[in-house]
Amino acid sequence: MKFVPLARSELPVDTAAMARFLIGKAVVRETSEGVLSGRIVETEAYIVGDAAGHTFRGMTPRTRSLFLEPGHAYIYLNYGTSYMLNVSSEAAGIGAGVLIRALEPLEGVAIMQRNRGTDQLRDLARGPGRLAQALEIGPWANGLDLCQKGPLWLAQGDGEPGDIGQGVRIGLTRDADRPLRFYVRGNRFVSGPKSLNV
DNA sequence: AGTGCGATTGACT
DNA sequence: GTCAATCGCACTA
Repeated sequence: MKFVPLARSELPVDTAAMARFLIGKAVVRETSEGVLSGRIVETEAYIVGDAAGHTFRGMTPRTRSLFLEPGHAYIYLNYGTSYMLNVSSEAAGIGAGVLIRALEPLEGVAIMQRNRGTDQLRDLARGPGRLAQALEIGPWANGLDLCQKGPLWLAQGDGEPGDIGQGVRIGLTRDADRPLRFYVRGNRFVSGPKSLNV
């Protein structure tokens, strides 16, 4: 499959707009064993001033990559068990980002199945932790420029993203009512309860 | 230096 | 449907 990297200049400045923009784009992971890729079908925006965001109380050692120019990776471990892939947004010096929550697998399915320990296509990258495990994404990718070909990067999607739904974000205790989650309507690789995916 | 908790997942009733 | 696992980090003292 032929992928073209996203140009930083085409990324929307606004975080919520970026989250919507990324739907239908592709994540490309180049490993020594081959290329793994998937189509982004679900994202969440963590905007400026968001009590649920990791930058709410300013920059810390962990969150410094969220303050980079748009299009850089922010990776962190959640619940001690799952790594999360985020894309920094907003201008350099402003901390905000977009969580990539689910992919529709495109290439490298066999390797993803091995990484995930299951043959179920639907379970490979449905959910942020699963996605990271399937693509072998860890702390090594923190701060990486995703607008440039390399071990991990973002690419143009092929064709229209489809009908995009918008609703509340999943799993939050603070600022839980903001409609900052975006997903492809009717796509079976979207995570979350059915009631939220209408 | 100690402590509580979270943008989840998978196993189990 | 419920629930425990697991650990780096931010906050308190």
